[in-house]
Amino acid sequence: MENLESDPERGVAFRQFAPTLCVLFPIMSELSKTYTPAEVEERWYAQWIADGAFTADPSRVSDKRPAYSVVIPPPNVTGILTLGHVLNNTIQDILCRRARMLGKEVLWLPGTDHAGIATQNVVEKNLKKQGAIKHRDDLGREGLVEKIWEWKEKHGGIIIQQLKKLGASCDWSRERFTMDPEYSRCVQRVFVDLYKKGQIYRGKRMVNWCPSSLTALSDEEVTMKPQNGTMYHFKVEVIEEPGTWLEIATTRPEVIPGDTAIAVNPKDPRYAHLIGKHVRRPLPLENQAELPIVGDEHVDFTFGTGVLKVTPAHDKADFEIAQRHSLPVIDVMNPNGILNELAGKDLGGMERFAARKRAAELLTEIGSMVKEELYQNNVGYSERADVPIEHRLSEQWFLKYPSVQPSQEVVAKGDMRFFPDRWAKVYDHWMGGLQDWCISRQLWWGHRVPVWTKTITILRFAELGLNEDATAHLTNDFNDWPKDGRNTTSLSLSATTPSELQTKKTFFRLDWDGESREQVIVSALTDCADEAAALNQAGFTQDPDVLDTWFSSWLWPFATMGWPNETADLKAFYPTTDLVTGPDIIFFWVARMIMAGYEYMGELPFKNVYFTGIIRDKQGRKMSKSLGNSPDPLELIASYSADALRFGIMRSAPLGQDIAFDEKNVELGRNFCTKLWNACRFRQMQGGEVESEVNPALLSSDDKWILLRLNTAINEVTTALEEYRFSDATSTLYRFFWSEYCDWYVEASKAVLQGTDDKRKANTVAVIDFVLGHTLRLFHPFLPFITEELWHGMGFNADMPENQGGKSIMFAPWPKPMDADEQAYFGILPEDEKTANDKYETVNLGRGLKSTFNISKKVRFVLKPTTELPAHEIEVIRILLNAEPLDVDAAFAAKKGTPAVLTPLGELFLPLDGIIDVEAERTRVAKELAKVDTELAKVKAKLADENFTSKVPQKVLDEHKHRESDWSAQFEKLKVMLEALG
RNA sequence: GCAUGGAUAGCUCAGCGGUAGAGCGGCUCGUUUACACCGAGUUGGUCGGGGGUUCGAAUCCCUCUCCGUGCACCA
Repeated sequence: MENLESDPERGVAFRQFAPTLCVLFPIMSELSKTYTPAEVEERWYAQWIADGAFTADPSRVSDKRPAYSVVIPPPNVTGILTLGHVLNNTIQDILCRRARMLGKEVLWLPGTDHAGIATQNVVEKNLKKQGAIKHRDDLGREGLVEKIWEWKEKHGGIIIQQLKKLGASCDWSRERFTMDPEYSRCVQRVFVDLYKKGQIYRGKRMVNWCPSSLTALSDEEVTMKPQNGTMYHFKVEVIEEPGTWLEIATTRPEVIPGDTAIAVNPKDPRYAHLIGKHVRRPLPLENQAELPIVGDEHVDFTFGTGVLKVTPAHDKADFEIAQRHSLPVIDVMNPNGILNELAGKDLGGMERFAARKRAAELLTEIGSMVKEELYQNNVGYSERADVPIEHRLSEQWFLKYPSVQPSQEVVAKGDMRFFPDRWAKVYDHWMGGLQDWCISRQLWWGHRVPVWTKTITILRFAELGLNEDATAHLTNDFNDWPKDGRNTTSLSLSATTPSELQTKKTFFRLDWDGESREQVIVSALTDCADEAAALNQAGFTQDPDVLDTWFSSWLWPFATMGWPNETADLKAFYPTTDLVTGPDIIFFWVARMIMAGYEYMGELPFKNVYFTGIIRDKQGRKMSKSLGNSPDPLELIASYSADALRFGIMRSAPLGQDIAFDEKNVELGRNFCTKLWNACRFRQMQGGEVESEVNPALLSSDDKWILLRLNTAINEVTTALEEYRFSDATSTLYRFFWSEYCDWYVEASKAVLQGTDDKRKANTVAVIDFVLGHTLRLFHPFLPFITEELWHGMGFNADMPENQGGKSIMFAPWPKPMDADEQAYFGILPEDEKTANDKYETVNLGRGLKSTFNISKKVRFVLKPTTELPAHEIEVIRILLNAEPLDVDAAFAAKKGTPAVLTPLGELFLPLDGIIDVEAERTRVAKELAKVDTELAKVKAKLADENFTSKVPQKVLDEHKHRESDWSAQFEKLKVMLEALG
C-alpha cells in the first residue's frame, strides 16, 4: 500500500481507499437535490479564468512536462456560434483538457479571422439596410473600412463569448485577430518574401470573377452546380461557300458579340476543309463581323455539332484558343454582369441573364436559330455570393505555391497523420494538380497588397538606364539588368536616397516597355509601416487590392506565436500537436498552412490533423440558414447545459462520418449529468459510517467486479481518445457509469449499505469513492463543469496537492488502470468478473420470470443452488431481485407447475401459491425449449460434418463442443421441466 | 469521367472470417428511502441486390443498384 500511495502519478486513486474518508467527510459540502447547471457553469468558468487555469507558460515546458498545443480554426470575427463550431471546439477542448490531466503544458491559442468578403458583405448590407449608404462609394475606402472596424469592435466579441459558454479552455491572454498589427506585418512580410523569391507575380489572366462581390476569386471559392439550362443551336453561313451552313451549339448566346472566331477540329473530316474560311457573326446586328474559322485540337468533334464559337473574353478555354491563334479579345460585359456597348445596341445595358433571353430572340428573329433544347450542365458558382461566376480577363496577383513536394511527402510518409487517414489521399490528389493561386481581391476589407508603384521617365537609358529622377530612388546593385531581351528585371537595393526611404527592407522592381524604353514603372514592396509612409510621400501609389483572406490565415500556426521573432512560444509550442477542423477547408486552409509552415518554419505546423464530420439534420440535410434547420447552440445550452450539449454532440459524432444532429442526444446528455449528480448524492447519503483501514479481504465479488469494469473503462476511454474516437469514448463512459456502476454496482452495494456490518459498509463506501474519483476525472474532458462541481462538492480535491487536483479537477491526473501488482494486492482475479456476472445473470432471469407472470411486488424466490453460496451473495441477489424472501434450498421440491428458470447458479423458482397458471408456464418453457433445440441442432449439425471437424482450428472445434454440451444440458433440464408440467 | 466514403433492428450507429450487437424509439409493468431527466421487462434484422472464395462470409473478392463527398468537365 505504501508504494502505491507514494506513486505521484497515481493521484487520488488509492488514497481514496478508506484511510482518508474520515478526512473527506467533514468537508464535503451537501449537494443540492437538483443540479443547476446555469449557475454552476457560470461560476466555474469565472473561477478558471481568475485562476489563470488556461494560461500557457512556455517556461514550464520540460522533458517531464511536454508541451501540447492547438491553434483554433479562427472563426469569422463577425460570426455567431453554430453547431459546427460546437463540434469542433468541443473536440479541441477535450483534447486540451485531457492533455492537462496528463501533466502537459497546454496552449490552446484562440482568435478570429477577418474573413474579407463575408465581413465586408455583412457590413455593407447592413449599412444599406440602415439607409446609411446606397453604395460603398458613398463612404469611400477609408470610410467603409472604418465602419467595418467599428462593426468588428462591436460584434467581434460575440463568438468568443459563446465559446466561453461552451467551456472552451482557450488561453484568452493570447487571443489573436488576423488583422492585428503584428499579424498584418507577417502577411506583408510573407508577400514581399515570396515576391523576392519569384513565387508571386502579377499578370493579366483569366480569373473567376464574382459579379456580385465584384472581385476575383480563387478556384477553391468556385463550386460547380448542376443547372437546368437551354442549349441554343444557331447556324452561320460560310462566306466563301454560300449555301454551306455551320450549326453551332451554345448555352450563352448573350456573349456572341464577343466571338472572334469559329473553331473546328482539324481532324474532323466534316469541317477540316473550311479552316481558313470565314463566317459572319450574327450579333450584334449592327456589327456582323467576319470571323475566321480556325482549326484547334481542343474542339471535341463528338460533342454537340463539333463546331465551337470562340469567345476569348468570357471563357477560359476560348481564351487559350485565342492565344494560340492570335485572335482579338472582345470583352462585352462590365464587371457587374451587365453587358456593355460592345454587345451592341440591343444587348448593351442588359443584365446577363436577361440578355441571354434577348439574344435568343434576336437569333430567332433573323432566322439563325435552329433549335432550343433543355440542357443540363455544370455552372461555376461563387461560393460566398451564390451567383454564377464569370470568367474574366483581369490583372491580378498570383502565387506559385511553395514547398509542394516536401509537404506531400510528409503526409505520404506519415510524419503527419490525418484522421481519418483517407483525407491524406484527397490532400495528395489536390497537391498533385495545383494551379497558381489568385491572391488578390478587389475589396477594401483585408490586408492591402504591400506594393507601391510610380512611373518614371528615363532620359539616359544607355548609360545604365536611369535618369536623375530615377536614380534618386534607385541606386546601385543592378545585378540583373536585362541583357537577354526580357522586359522585366528585379533588383534589390542595400541603400537608397532619398533618405526617408530606409530601404533595407524595401524591395524594388522595374518594368518597362520593351519598345520605347522611356517609361519605367518602379514597384516597391515593403512590410514596414514607416517605409510605406515614405513611399506614399515620394509619390508612390499603393495597389488598391487586398489579399485573399486565406493568404493571411495560412500563417496562423506561427504568426499567432510571434513569428518572425524567435519567441518562447514558438520554441515551446511550435509545431502544434493537433489541428481539428472540417474537411471542407482542407484545401483552403489545411494544405496551405502545411506549405507555409514548411516554407517559413522549415517544419510541419502540426503533427495530427483531425477532420470532423459535417453536421446535418435528421433528414441528412446540411445545416443552413435558409432551411432554418440549424438549432442555436446557445438556446440548447440554456435548456440543457453546456455539458449536455457537449456530451450529446460527441455521442453522435463517429470518426470520419457526418453527424446526424438530433436534439434527443442533447437531452440524453442532460439526463446523464443528472444521473451523475444523483449518484454522487447517493454516496453522500452514506456519510457517516467510516472505517480507517481498507481490508482487501472484505472486497465483495461486486466490489471486484466494478473495479475490473472500471479498469476496462479506463483502458477503453484512454485508447479511444488516443485514436480520436470521441463517440466511442463517450459510449464507454455512458455504458460504464450508467449500465454498470449505477444499474448493478450501486444496487448491489445496497446489500451492504442497508445492512449492519459497519466494516463492510466502510469498505463499500471506499470502493464507491475510488470509482467516483476515477469516473469524475474520466468524464472531465467531456463534462468539464459538472465534474468540477462534484469534484469539490464531494471533497475529492481536499486531499490533493494544489496543482494536481487540489484546486481544480482539470489538473488532476488522468486515471490509470490498476496494473497486475495492484490487482494482486487487492486480491482481484480476472475470474472475479464471472462470479458477479453469474449472479447478475441469475437476477436477470429471475426478473424475467417475474415479468412473465406479471408480478411487480416483492415475492418469494427459491434458489436450488449448484454450488454453495455465501450469505452475502444471497443477500445481494435478494435485493437485486427484490425478493422477499429468497430461500436457498438445495433440497427444494417444487410443486407441479411452479415457474422456474435455469441460472448459472442453479434452478431458480418462483413459487406462486394457489395462482399457478400451469398452461402459461408450459407455454413459456416450451418456447424456451424450442429455442434451445434450434441452437443445439445447429451446433450438432456442424460437429457432425466431417468437412467442418477436419478443417477447423482446434480452438474453434473446442468452442463448438463446449457449446454443444451447454445447450444439451439446458435442453435436458428444460425437457424435465416441461414433462413435470404435464 | 476519375477518385473516395457509405448502405446492418423504426432511427443513429458498432461489429469487418467463427453463436447478429448497443443506444434511442415502440410496447408492458412499476410512487422499492440517489435519480420518473427514473427503474424493470420486452419487441425489432434472409446485415442493399446478384455472383464467387471458404468447412464457415455482415465481415474477403467481383459485379450491379442507390445515397453522399472531392476533383475534373464540352460549347
